Amino acid sequence: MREPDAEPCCPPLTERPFTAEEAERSARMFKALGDPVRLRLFTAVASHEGGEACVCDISDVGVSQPTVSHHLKKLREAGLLTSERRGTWVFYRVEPSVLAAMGRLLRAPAPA
Amino acid sequence: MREPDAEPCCPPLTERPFTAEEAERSARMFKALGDPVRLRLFTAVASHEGGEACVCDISDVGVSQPTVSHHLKKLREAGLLTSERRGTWVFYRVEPSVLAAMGRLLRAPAPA
DNA sequence: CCCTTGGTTCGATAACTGTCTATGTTGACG
DNA sequence: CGTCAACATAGACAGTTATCGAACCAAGGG
Repeated sequence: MREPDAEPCCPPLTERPFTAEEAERSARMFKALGDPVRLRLFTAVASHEGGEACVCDISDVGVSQPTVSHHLKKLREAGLLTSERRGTWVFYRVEPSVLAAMGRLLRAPAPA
Repeated sequence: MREPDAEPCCPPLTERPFTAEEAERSARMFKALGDPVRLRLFTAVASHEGGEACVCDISDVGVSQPTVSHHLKKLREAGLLTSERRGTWVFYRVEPSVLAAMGRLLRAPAPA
């Protein structure tokens, strides 16, 4: 009843070869995290108190402020973060289903 | 006693903001998997019988042979795959420590 | 109102990346 | 040797991306 994007997406990486479509979908997530600046922003949001952070809390990653905004947009477009304006500030939080999906992707096979 | 690269690398994504160096290292892995073709190649190797596959087993991903070779090289350089020549064929297998490292990265926090 | 502060959007640019064709290289087999 | 099959490397090119400064938009105070 939610968004159609809430599906499990893909089996574990080690289960079987991905189809083109599965690969396309999963690659988007990996690609979004495949940049050092974005990874720092993501971990900053994910580990911030209350599960959310305003941009001003996490902007200290060594690039200009427009660049921070650009990367946050990419993370939003990849479905990893959501944003909400509250008064003067904009708060970002991790999309909850995402970590579950990634965990599923990396679930190890039978350990022997 | 093994390679110095066998370190845990990084804490879970949700534990604390990554340092620049941690982000750099982890992003390399994510970036390598952030391409649909590479993801198909990786899953094909990871799921192949015996834990390894010759290039000829996995080359059917819709791009030319040199392109396959190029992507396999990227996966090797990222430390995700290793290769070994045996006679005419070259076999690729998943670097075992990698899945463990990725699993650690995505370990969920306390679920409440 | 105007100004300040927090963020986003725009436009430009340099760097990187995925893809191809063409060419090498390596090993097996007559 | 010569040839063939399996992969890799080299070089070229188009498309994408990370970055910046400048301009813009939104919300609160004076």
